[in-house]
Amino acid sequence: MGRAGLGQVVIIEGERNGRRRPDSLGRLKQAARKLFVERGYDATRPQDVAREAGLGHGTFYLHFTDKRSCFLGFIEDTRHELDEQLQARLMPDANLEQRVAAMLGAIYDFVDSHPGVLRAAMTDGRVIDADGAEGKPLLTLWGSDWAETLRGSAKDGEPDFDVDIIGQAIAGALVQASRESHRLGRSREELVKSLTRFLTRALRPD
Amino acid sequence: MGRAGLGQVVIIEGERNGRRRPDSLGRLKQAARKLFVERGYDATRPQDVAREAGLGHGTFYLHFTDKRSCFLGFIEDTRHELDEQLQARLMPDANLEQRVAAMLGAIYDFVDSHPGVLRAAMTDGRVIDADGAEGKPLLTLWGSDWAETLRGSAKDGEPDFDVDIIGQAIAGALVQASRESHRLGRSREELVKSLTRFLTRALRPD
Amino acid sequence: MGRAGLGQVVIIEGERNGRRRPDSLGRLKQAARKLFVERGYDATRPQDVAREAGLGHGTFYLHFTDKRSCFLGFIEDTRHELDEQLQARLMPDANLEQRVAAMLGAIYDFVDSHPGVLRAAMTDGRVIDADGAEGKPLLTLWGSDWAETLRGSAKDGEPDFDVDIIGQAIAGALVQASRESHRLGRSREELVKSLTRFLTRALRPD
Amino acid sequence: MGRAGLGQVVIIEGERNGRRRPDSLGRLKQAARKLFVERGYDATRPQDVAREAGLGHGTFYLHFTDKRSCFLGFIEDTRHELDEQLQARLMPDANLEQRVAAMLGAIYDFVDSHPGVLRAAMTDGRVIDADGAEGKPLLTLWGSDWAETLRGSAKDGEPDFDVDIIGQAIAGALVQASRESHRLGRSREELVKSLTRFLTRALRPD
DNA sequence: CATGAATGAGACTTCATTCAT
DNA sequence: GATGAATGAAGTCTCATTCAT
Repeated sequence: MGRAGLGQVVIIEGERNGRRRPDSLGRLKQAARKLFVERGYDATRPQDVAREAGLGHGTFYLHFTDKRSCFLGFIEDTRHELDEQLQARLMPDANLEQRVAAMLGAIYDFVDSHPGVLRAAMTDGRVIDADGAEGKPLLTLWGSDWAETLRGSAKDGEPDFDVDIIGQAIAGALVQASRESHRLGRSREELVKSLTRFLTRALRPD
Repeated sequence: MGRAGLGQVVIIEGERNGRRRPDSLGRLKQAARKLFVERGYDATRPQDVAREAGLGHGTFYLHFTDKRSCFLGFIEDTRHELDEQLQARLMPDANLEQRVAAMLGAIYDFVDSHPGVLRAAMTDGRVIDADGAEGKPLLTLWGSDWAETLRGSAKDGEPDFDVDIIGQAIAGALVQASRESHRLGRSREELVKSLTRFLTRALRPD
Repeated sequence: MGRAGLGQVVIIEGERNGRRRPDSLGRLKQAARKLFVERGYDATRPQDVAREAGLGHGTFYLHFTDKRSCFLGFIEDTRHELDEQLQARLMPDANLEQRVAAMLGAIYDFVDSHPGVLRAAMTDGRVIDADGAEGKPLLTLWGSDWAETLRGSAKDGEPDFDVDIIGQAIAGALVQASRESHRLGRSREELVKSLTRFLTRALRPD
Repeated sequence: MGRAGLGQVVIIEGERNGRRRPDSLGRLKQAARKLFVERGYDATRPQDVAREAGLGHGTFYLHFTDKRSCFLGFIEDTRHELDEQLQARLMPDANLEQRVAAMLGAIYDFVDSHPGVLRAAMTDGRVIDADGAEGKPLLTLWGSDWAETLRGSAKDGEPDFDVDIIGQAIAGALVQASRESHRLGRSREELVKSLTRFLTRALRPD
């Protein structure tokens, strides 16, 4: 295979001469996720990420300027991934009950299939940021989303609570309940049922 | 020994600038708390703690065997402190509404007076532990407490949700709402009012 | 890859001033030997070894897991080296006199060309070891060798002394005499002549 | 015993008020010897010596200017002690055989009653000396003594070996044999008998 | 693109010594 | 004299990053 004639150079795309692994960046990202989740930011060395990806130490710096930027990328990717799952399940004109169920399902599935990723991704960015960059933590963003949802669904009468505060409360409730339901050995169905009842009752007008 | 004759001068000064600073351990603990809160575990060096306490590097190791043990002590202290505030506000036969208000007040005050401490103390111990020590995170413990409360107050009819799950949900809601209410610029009163309404409605029987 | 066309310039320089010094391990070992000999174990810092080798601090730990392992390696290397010299000079069926002369020559040459190495390599391993590793000191091993030699050459009549004890005595005598003969300004010939006479007389039957 | 009447103050010499231990210096020296022998120079901290002596850390510096001076004192004391034992056993007009037996007995007894001290005291002073101070190692001094003895006993005919070299050889032989005879499980008698035979034969004229 | 030997700032920790009591 | 809390220089080792190949 690939026996080139004398003097002739044949480059086979994507296989090359055996060196070049395909998709180094992808392999690095996957490795980084695994290690950040298992060990946390500080205990993960770029060298470990590269080795986990089956690449040389130096290759890491071909794809990331920094260990920090690698971590920030991991956070961002996780956000997108979770958000996609959320949006996919959210029918445009769902009612409150459906919304709660959809979000719960999404979070639960995510935590289920990527154990530990959520916690790692919620690591406060401040530790990583030397400068003031980085935005709000993931959880806070979801809280804001919920506040928006509440504002939108409050067509009839004004709610008698602060939607921003309650938005954050809901986000906190969902995530913490989802996290612990694994430890408690509850099934996804039990989680969704209980929380849906709890929240719909809390949110419905008197 | 120590029986001073009349006219003896007792030097109380006790501040000097030389040796024998009073209460080095206390100063170190205070400094450690400050820095762990401001910078997190990894970004805080024992040297910084000592300097912050106005002591030499070596003094740190007169009081802690380790950076790790210093952090673990900080966590434990914070737990005790918050738990005391909680217990102090909790009247034995409070109803649900009063209970919610009490816990919210305690958390809010704590977060208010010790900004950032809560998040730092909630750092997942696994990173620091290495061995199997350390128990559940603070937040989970509170969730269990709430589950117990719910179980106790469900005299009449069985609730139609899983109390363990909802206990965790409530804990998550309270902490996240408390955290963000600062960022949102809400007063303590607004926070307590909104959350109390929200929770009592969610928990009250249909 | 690497097939150079005609006229291609191959840079052999290989010394440069930048990265990739040739044979870092060799340079480090040589530097370590020099410093361990000159200053002893405790007074030699890994950093010094690296600098002496013209390398950065960190490079030391690319080749040794530990300062301790570096020292242990030095000991082992020295043992091998000296043993080789010994074996090389030892004809299989040498008589006692020839044996004495051979060993003396080997030790003397070694001490001559590597001044101080012997003493350093004889440093009692117990200080460095901590665990039960490491065997007997070099000198004791030689003593055992001598005991074996004595046992072998005692064909006719049993010697009237304990060969194990006298084996150790001979080893001690040779090494101490070799060491001091330098300080005394004696030539190699004088040393060998005196000691050979002394030992052959002591060992010959009445 | 010592029941003092009311209001009467009785100072019992050497007992005082319970504080002042008698002979702090002696206790420190004893402790230092123990630890230097067990752990070696570098692994022994002044603090350990003081604690071993049942005294406070600071007391060490009331009696020694330095850790180094403490060690040097230990060496010197050991030399004197061994030398005294040697002189005590050495009858002024002993013949060679008696001389050998006397020295062997002295060394063996010393090594027997103070295991490890000899090796510690033979630690090359260069490690400890920053400056060029310190004299010759103990073993070398003994070698010189033996050279003197040989010179003295060579009344009749000149020996056919270099007395300085052979003096060192004898010292090395005696010490190494004494050391190892413990490890070999030989009794003092066996050691002395074998070595005496060996040496007298080696030294006697043809 | 890929590699990994090399680097050195800097982290954690120890320990000889001082000095107020 | 005696004490031990305090000190900070210094030691061992790690790790993010570079760069010649």
